[in-house]
Amino acid sequence: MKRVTIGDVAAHAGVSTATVSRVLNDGLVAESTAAKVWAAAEFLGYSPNALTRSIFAGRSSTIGVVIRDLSSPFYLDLIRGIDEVAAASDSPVMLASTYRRAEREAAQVRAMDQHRVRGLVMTADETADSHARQMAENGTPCVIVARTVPGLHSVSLDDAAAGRLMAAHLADCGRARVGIVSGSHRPTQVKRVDGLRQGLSERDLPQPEEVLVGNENEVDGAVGSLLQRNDAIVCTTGRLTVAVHAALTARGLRMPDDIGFLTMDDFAWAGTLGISVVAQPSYEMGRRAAELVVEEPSAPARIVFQPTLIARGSC
Amino acid sequence: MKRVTIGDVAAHAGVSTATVSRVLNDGLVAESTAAKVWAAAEFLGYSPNALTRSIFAGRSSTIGVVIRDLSSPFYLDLIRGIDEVAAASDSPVMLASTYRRAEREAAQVRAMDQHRVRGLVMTADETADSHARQMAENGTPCVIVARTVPGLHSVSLDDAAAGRLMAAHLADCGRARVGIVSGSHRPTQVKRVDGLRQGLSERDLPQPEEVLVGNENEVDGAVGSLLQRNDAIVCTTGRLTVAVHAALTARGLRMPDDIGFLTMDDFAWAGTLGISVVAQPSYEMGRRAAELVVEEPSAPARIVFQPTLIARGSC
DNA sequence: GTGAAAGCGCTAACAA
DNA sequence: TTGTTAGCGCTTTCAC
Repeated sequence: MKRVTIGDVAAHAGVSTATVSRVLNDGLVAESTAAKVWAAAEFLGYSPNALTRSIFAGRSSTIGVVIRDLSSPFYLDLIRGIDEVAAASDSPVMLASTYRRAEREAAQVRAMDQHRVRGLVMTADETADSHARQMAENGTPCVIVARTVPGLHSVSLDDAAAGRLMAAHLADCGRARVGIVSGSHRPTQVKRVDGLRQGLSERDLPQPEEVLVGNENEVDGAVGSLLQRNDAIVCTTGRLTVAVHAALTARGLRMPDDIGFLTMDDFAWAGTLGISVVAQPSYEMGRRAAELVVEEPSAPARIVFQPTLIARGSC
Repeated sequence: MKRVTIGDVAAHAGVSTATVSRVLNDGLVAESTAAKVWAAAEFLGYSPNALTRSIFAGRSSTIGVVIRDLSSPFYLDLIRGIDEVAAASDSPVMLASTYRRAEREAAQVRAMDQHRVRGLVMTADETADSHARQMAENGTPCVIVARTVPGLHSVSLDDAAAGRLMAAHLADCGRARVGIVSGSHRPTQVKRVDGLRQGLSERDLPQPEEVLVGNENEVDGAVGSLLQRNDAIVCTTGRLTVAVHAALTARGLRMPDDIGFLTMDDFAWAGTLGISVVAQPSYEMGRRAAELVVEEPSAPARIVFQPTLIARGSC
């Protein structure tokens, strides 16, 4: 299936390929020639090959996005933010989701590099760091979300502040014993829990009890065990909110009367359900990340966003 | 910022570029030569340029996806399905969201064409049809979701069946007067409403009252007006579920006692909230759409999926 | 088994 | 204002 090339257009218009190229790129051409070229292009259904074009630029105009998990509302809003900025600068977005499989992450980052993306926004584990760093050295701006890596830009939340915000709210609600469901031992989670611990001890409240949960199936057991000794359940990752909430309601517990509940990341139904959250400005974070790609600051930028408490009465 | 090319690797390994190319593409090379080449590539940090490579193939390995709305759970699951199949065939996914602005849709489709995507999965209005059809004529498999277009593949829901499923459930629940909140006059919506009408009249129930709603801000007014004469509210688009549900609860109405509620598209919190839905197999639809791109059937395929009723007691 | 050379579709000097 | 001529980084004949 041979496609129409610049050569076909040139032949049809009776000019050289260079002239066609100029017309396409707003070069200096006589109006009459330009008209002929446009007519020929139109007639032949010419569609310029963006791939070939980017060979000359050395890289494509595409912004790469490697996301850990497409099903989480946080990442969704992040992508919306990225997409908004990308669209404004006429950059397509190449998206890859790793679905939390570490082997995939490095491969995805490498694929982005091979596609010579203009820049990369990623949320991935350490596995992919070396690749990303090499990309950065080759002049591809890389932004890592929710973590910091030496030499790369980063956009993240002040996770310790999120933890302290949680502690403050728990204290305000008169909660004494706090049970934490956390999702991993990644830095994000650890800092949130640390902030929470610190906030509680500053208020002379007892230290919380933490249960680390691998996947959603383990949530119910974890919640069951935490409920034995605590009057509030805190979830440090938005990904597990549904499961934790379900574990609570399945036991017939009402919030805030029977149990206090506080979780991370705002979502569409939180208002309806009256669930209090500590929210990340995920859309803004996405915008900022994409802006770093577009603006290419020379020194690695570390952008830290502040969390917000949205109290809805579940605690 | 000059990047390492195949020529650099060749020079470093003391062979020709042709040989390096062969090594990279599993061509026939002596083992000792291959080893030298790999070593040189490794040493120089060589990363093959996927852009240049696809010039020869005539197109890239990327699968393009143009989505109307990234915030809807339906599209999200659809993307997950596409992504899964794409990853299995080593194709990156290029994503563009149009955020419901028609001007963007045609532009996005054109951009996909210019990037010579291997195939395109899209949900867009008629504006983009002519472009997509031209792409299909040029040998790019195009799959349209939730609509049919002559000459293109399509993956859609049996919308009339969804409407009839709703009618059947409403009848089972003893609902007599049905108020419909619909989101647009696109074929999808129209067919659902028609199916619902048909199902109701088959059961000798009065015809429903429909209010078309432009955006979420109009939902509350629409619901208010429908509540005057109806004992069940049906929402024919998942996009408005949150808003309709909020309008109901804001009036202190409990489901199913005070009002029956039934909506489209399953979502994570529906179980918790006890909301009955007519679900689309969105993930499967995404998979199937991507498979059509990968398999490139010669004749336009029309895949129609069947909806499922998930009764949770809200009706 | 390997290299030289032509060419993919396009851009960017340099002349004319 | 336009055409000629090199390339961009890679693949692919076609000889050796």
